[in-house]
Amino acid sequence: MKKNSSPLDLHGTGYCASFNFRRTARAVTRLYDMALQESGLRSTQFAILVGIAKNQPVSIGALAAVLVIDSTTLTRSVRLLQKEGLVALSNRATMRQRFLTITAKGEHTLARSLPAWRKAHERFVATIGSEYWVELRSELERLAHVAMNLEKPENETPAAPSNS
Amino acid sequence: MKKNSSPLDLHGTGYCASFNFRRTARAVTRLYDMALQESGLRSTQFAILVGIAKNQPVSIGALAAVLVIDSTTLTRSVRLLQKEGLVALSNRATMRQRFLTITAKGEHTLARSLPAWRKAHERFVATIGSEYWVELRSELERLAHVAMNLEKPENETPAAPSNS
DNA sequence: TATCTTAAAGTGTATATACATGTCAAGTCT
DNA sequence: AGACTTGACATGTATATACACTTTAAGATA
Repeated sequence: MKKNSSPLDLHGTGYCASFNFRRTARAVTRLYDMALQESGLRSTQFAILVGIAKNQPVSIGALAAVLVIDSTTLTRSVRLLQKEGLVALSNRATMRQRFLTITAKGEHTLARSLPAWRKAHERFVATIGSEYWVELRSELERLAHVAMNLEKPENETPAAPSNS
Repeated sequence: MKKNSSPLDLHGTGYCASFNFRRTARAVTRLYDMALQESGLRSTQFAILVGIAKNQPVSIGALAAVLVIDSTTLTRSVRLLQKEGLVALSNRATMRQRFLTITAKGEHTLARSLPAWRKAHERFVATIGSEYWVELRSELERLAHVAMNLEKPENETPAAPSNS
């Protein structure tokens, strides 16, 4: 008869970083989405629109690198904003790049959504503590880059730029 | 002529918690997904499968509450695992509930994927520091619940159960 | 210059996510 | 028991996400 295979050692699985970050992201995103609802923007769209406003003119690829979003994902997300008339996408220019800029309507929408965003954001920050969030946010950014670096197999710890 | 509307005060928008959590979640998820690739599971599926294995038999709703996933999302995610024959879903029982259990195939798949998960996980934890991750993970869990509580308008700070 | 290589963006496909709404029978009430 | 309410799950629809692959013309090369 078949041996009772060992009962699955799930020890430590609750510490899965992917799960833990995603779970918190889901909950927090809902919070911001609720606040942004009336403005017609979702958190992600808000973030992209802000990213464009801050970096324009910016190519798809450059923005994808800044936001740490796959460029194919960004292409489609941008298309939605474009359909809504919130951003403009130039024709291909040097290096095949297409540059994003925010439109007047996009600025208006962003301006209109900012108070709601601020309200939700301040409520969240007030709840968890302002200094705490400043530090944690910085850590989140750092960890995003840590994860990105780990994604590349070439583990050549890019330490000191070899001055030998 | 139209006044040059004030140039959009984007101060602080880089501190958006939704964006920051999502960005890190994207990067970390890619890391784990790469490792799990050969097992045929995605991080999310891995997490759900583990959740079922640990809590079975468990209803859709109960699992959704544990994982902090919308139950309609979970319904569809479970369907994929079901199609793959990794989990079983009972017929409606008391309280209209349907109970999830992991199948033998599901256990095998999970067992097969665990080494890859552990390897990626240990690499990540080793990079950022073990104690650090224990603490941060705990914070992420706490913050998920903080966000959930803020989602409900009923701000009755559920403090001390009023012994007045 | 004609061709080749390549990099930036786009497509096909699949999963992840959630809101609004639908379904339907268990439980409840009279 | 028969009608009513409700709660657990499912569906319709839309966006978010990314991998594998394609397209295309800029920039490089012979």
